[in-house]
Amino acid sequence: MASRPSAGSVTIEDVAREAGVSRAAVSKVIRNAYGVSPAMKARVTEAIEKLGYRPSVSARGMRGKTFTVGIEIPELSNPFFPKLLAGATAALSGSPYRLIIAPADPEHGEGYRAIQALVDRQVDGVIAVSPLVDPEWLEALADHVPVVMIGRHDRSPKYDAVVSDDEDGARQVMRHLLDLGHRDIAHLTPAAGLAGIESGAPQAIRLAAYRDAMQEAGLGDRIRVVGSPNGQPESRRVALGLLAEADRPTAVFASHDEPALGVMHAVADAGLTPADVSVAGYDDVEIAAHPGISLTTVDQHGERMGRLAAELLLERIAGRAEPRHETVRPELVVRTSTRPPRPRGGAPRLRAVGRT
Amino acid sequence: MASRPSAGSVTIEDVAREAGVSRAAVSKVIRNAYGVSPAMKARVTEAIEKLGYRPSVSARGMRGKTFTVGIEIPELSNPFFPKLLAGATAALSGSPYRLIIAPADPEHGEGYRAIQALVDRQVDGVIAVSPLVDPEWLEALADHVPVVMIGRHDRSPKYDAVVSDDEDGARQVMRHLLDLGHRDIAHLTPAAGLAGIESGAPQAIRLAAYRDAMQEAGLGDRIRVVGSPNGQPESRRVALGLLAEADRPTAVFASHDEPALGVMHAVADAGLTPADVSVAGYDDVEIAAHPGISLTTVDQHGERMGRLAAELLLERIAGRAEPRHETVRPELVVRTSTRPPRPRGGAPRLRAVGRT
DNA sequence: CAGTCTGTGTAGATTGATCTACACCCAAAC
DNA sequence: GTTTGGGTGTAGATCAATCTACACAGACTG
Repeated sequence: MASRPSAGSVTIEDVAREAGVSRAAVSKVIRNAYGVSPAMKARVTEAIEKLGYRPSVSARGMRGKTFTVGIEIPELSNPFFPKLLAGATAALSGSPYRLIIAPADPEHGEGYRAIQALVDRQVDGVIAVSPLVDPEWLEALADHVPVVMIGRHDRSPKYDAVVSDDEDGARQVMRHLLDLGHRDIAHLTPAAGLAGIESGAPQAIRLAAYRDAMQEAGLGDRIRVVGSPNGQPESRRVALGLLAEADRPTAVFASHDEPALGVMHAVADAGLTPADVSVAGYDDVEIAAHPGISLTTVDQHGERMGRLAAELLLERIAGRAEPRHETVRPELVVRTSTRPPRPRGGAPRLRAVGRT
Repeated sequence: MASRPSAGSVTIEDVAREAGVSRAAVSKVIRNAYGVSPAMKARVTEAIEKLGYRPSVSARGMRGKTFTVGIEIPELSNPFFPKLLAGATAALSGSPYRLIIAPADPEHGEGYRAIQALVDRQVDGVIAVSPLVDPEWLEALADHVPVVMIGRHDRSPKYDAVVSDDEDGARQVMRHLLDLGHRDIAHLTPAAGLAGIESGAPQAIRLAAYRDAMQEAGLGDRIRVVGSPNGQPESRRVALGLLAEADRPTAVFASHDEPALGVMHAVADAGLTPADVSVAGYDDVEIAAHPGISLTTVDQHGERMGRLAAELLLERIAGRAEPRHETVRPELVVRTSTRPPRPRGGAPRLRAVGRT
């Protein structure tokens, strides 16, 4: 039920008066500090209860901790990020810390403002997800407040990182597609992927793995990288163009599930089926398992990553100074959106289909 | 780029010293208050710039405003809520206010803790989405801080509300299904729907509209209400049970898209197709438009609702005292998951199908 | 020339909690 | 009977802003 909501009206002073003790005594009780007799503790607790007292986070923030950790998230529309949040929330639920989320306003550059907003609010720690914020900027930030970065592969001694092994995940996808017999495999990546591998962005790692896998398979001349924003409609439009080309690829590997869904949409738009063009994604969003979609993809274990990030942050807050970099192993999930390519030149036929 | 991140290290005192003025003067400049000469303003602005000063939200919160508004959201996994967030973020982006999000920990009751966490952080206003928090509690809260409730239909003089016309939306769905010829229509609803219409929860309104529509169509004896948690796996399980019954419904109307997707999944699991069992949802999540899904549903215009809520909140913060209750008109979106029912007794056949 | 006004800037109280330093009391030790 | 000392509790400074009240200057008025 929760008691009456009280918005700062009741202060520690009121509690002290009610219990007939000093402010300091009340403070000790709520902080579980040393030097409180059971009797006083009881009296104070009762007064707190009776008045519905809640400590002001602002006042606490003036001297030290706010018991708040912040997570910065780009594109909440992408269902992968809520997984991270769920994991982080779970990891924090036993602790005295609350999670607040700052959405990166897509209008403004890559989460700087969102992270800054968290810092302004004196959070005790920051989890950041935007892959392109400047490492030097992050290091300067990490001098003041514990930082855990999710997803990015650069290693800094100043902040921790939780990453998925994107190299491995992308290679699993490529091996799968190559094993099926595909040779014309295109890769769809957002701008962040094109930023270059030294950015450490997961998309950049996946792109590099795609390139390497193609080279190693002797398909260097068939490498085809297409840039596209991450949204479903955008990637659908881009994919439509790709599919209209004379030598359209037999498979498309998208760097995320969102654009992969857009590609699947485009495949249907173009009057084709997964038998004509295979599609693979990355993230294993919930809907990918739906029979109407059945998207082959890579499970990054987002909840685990979110949980791990929160745990690392708590350790940092508790005082750890040595950096930690944790890698989560991704897992290929094969579904029906990837199939062997049609024999060259074969025209698409309408086939009798049961259920997928 | 954003300048170096500074975590409270630089204070207003430092700026004042740097500019050779008093703290009060600096305060005036950053608040755009009366009584600053252009010359002083320039000096102070320069000093702020040079030192990378950022006002401490905590200290500000000690006396008055934090320039932060909070939104409480249940189940971030449901893609409808990010729509609300996008709208609210957009509406706020011109203002000096930042949005922070408090996810309702599903372990604990209906968002009380999340809302309380926002209030503890002295937000200047609260947007709340959980439909089941106690109205009296909310009114007590609204005495202290502006509140806008999204989705719930009870009218309070203390707080504003943005609702979708759920009665109308649900009736549109029912009219559509009845027009198609369905008579055995089941309704899937979460616990909140069963809480009773007086709760004002959107699910409860939809449930009531379903009941009424059935009654008015002379199908009172075929009313079938099934309770199910909102998650996709849960509703899939529940729906499997429903479909296994001897007199299974020819159509299922789910109170949200999430469970509707679960029902569609179950339909496929049971070896059936939309031609056997029609499914309609509510929310128009992005994936509903995907050809592999093609779910008939109701567009609630989530972005518009989020935007409206943020606008109302800003008005409240600016001083409006009279309550406002805004209704957004929903829109039926017909897709292929709803079809005319098979003639009674006809067994499901395997049919040759092109693309949907 | 005294009095008033206006524009500009400052001093200092205030906000709610934390935390160090210290005072007090009663018991055990010498 | 003084000393030591652990256990409890309090006073008061502190954190970074805001904001009221006021001081002081120069210009204008009667």
